[in-house]
Amino acid sequence: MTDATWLDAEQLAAYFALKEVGSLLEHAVEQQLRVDGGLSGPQFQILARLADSPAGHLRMTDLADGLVYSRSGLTYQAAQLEKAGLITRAPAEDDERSTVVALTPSGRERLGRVMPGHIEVVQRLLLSSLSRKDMAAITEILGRVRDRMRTAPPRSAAPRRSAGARKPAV
Amino acid sequence: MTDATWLDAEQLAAYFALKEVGSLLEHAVEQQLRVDGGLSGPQFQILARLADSPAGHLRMTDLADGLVYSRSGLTYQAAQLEKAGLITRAPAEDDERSTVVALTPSGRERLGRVMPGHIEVVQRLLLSSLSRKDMAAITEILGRVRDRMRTAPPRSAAPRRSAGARKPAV
DNA sequence: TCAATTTGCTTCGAACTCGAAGCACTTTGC
DNA sequence: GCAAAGTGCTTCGAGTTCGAAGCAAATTGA
Repeated sequence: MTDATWLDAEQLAAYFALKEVGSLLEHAVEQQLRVDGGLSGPQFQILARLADSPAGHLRMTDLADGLVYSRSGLTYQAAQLEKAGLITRAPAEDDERSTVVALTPSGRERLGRVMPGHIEVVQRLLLSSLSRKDMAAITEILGRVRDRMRTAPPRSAAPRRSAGARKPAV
Repeated sequence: MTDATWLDAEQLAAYFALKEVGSLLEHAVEQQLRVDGGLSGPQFQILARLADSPAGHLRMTDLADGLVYSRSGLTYQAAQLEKAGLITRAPAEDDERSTVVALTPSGRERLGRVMPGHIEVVQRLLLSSLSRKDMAAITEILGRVRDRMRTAPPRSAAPRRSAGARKPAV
């Protein structure tokens, strides 16, 4: 499990299965969000996190954590959402640099409008294929992977530069 | 498993774990490809599929199948790769409409250059956290999901449009 | 045979993404 | 105190993405 020069068939199969399911699911979800509510994936994530937050509002930094994309992208999407009247942005009271983002009633309404379709897609594409046992297995295994990913060193100790170009293909 | 109005905690956990691992892995891989070989994810996929193909060349359509992004995106990336001298494009002999894409020696070299790092990242982030048993479980479960996704009806039998016309969108 | 349709790909414009640079506040160190 | 460093966010420019529209070759069918 520590030889890093090639991947055997079992490893490839697991890697590809994960990658493919992730991509297909993401694609389908984004499609649904756009059609049902005119929201992009990132926009939906922002609204969902706000709706989920106890206080009903978050700072930009809080939003950025846990979101995968860049800070500047977040600024852009927040601007779009504000323009659409789904969120408000205001400077924080305790720290003039911070921006506090809050859901508007309209934003909450929009979220409510897309949620049923969102759930339906996830149900149909993913969950309907999983038994409870499968779900538990996925959660346990991938949860473990996620935790290790989050604490992983950012790849610098491994220069790995050489002419040993092996075979093509993954 | 067929109630589509809400997701319980187990379902959410499985869904989020999958989503998160997929995102983190994709991100890390793209980072590595860019640093080690100046390739974007899509570009790498194109090169890898070409290297993998028996004849060493594919039509645009063949490339598009299995790739997640749009046809126009594929055209764009193929143009980039051609400009960089990593592939060639030529009209097909049997069908003037088709474009046949082939790997150049330079393209093959580039692919060989990024592969070790690619494998290293996948090993470190994903595979090192998985036992053989985990791999088998992932492959079996997600393989099943993937197959059902690919044959799933494209969500039209579920109108799910309450009443209002489609809102203007964000 | 030849219009109508289908197929394979590209072009187009608008939207989205990213990292780097910039700005304005806050904290730190002396 | 107050300069220097740090933090939170935005702006900027370049590159990438998408779907729709367009074009030309191939197929269908009357």
